[in-house]
Amino acid sequence: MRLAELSERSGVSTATIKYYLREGLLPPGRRVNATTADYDEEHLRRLRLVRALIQVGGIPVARAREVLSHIDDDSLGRTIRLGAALWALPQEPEPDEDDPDVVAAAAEVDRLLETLGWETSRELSSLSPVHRSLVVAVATLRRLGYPWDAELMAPYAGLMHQVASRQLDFMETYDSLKEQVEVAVASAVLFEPVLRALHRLAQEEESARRYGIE
Amino acid sequence: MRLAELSERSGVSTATIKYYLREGLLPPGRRVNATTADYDEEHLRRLRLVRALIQVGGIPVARAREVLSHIDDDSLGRTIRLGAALWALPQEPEPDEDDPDVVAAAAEVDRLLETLGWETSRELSSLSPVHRSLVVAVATLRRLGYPWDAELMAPYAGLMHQVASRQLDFMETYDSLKEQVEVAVASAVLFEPVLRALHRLAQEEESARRYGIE
DNA sequence: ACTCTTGGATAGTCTCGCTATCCCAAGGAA
DNA sequence: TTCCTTGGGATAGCGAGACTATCCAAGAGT
Repeated sequence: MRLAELSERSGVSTATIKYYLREGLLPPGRRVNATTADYDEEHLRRLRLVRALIQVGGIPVARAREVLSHIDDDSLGRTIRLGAALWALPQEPEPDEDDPDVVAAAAEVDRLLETLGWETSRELSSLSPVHRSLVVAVATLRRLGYPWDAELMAPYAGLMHQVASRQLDFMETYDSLKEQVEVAVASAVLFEPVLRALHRLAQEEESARRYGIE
Repeated sequence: MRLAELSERSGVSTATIKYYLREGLLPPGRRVNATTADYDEEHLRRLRLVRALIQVGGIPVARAREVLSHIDDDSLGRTIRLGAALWALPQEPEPDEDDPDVVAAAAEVDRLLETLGWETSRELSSLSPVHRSLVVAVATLRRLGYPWDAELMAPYAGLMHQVASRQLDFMETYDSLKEQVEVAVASAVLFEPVLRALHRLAQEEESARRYGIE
């Protein structure tokens, strides 16, 4: 199919598709001649994923490119490739190591990982952006006066572990490693809005049950 | 304290504080005379909350103002006030009612709520922005080919319900309604990064356990 | 009295995600 | 062939959002 058809089937304007091509989010089509390129179903699929990452997930374009490059890179093993794709997602600013709240938060997070027996995460803690964003978030809560410590977080971590397990089960229903990594990314980025919405819905529901509508 | 001190203690530049004052995110200080205003601990606390909403939660300034106005409005009942604050948070674009994926997603979400017995949420479904964002997220997943239906979501919803219950328990440890609403907002906005990070950490950990580091 | 700081107002800056325009080469119809 | 439309590449511009830098007048500090 040509650019115009790709645009029509995806609902994304040709100008925007050209922009994504320029930015390397979408591989170029097969050039038929100097003025025509041919796109296939794979392009359409990729374009939908890109839109989902950017629009629903709110990932910046530059970061989406990195994430996608890890999905495409089939030279790595499963854990590394999956990790690389997930590590490319958040990118919060470096926490200030001198801030006492950050220090306290880092200690609590480490204690949490120890309690849970998550040794792998603990070993990678100085490297992982995910770990860093957890520290930043906990430090912020503490700064606001909420006493988030390992004991308070452990049950949530247990619940999220159950969630993650389910998702990996789901991921394993796909055959190719590329699809699996894509599923993992889609889970991380698109499933989080679902979880967030479920969380808030549950909060509304439970609040109405406890206190009525008043 | 004066503006400069507020800036120093919060780590936010005076220019930015002035900007927040202008935008109504921060109530003006008590004017001592034509050139001096006095700020107190409450201002500092509010400023920290504002920063948390905007920086950690990624809430746009205009929306943060709405949310804060609900925290301050003590003319409403608990559920309404809490709901109003939470409803002001997401604001995703209206889903396209003609899109078959959206229709299917809405049907699945309704079926989910029915299964769970979340009648309140079901009744409010046409109004609640939270409900809408759930539909949008599920529709996006379906569009990408992931078969998200009520059965698949139910266990997650159960888990998130447990999370929400815990948070309301925590909220109840605070005395004043204003503090409780603030806790709820902080939970919704700041706790979500914590959950997200825990989720991804769990994914890393479980992935390493299942597949090794390779 | 003289400088320094404060708070308020205004306009500018920077980033990001597009989007509109221009241009040229094919390809099709006359 | 000639003209006219269309697709694709390159470039510049736009609009929103979150600050940020500058200016100014009125007190405060010494």
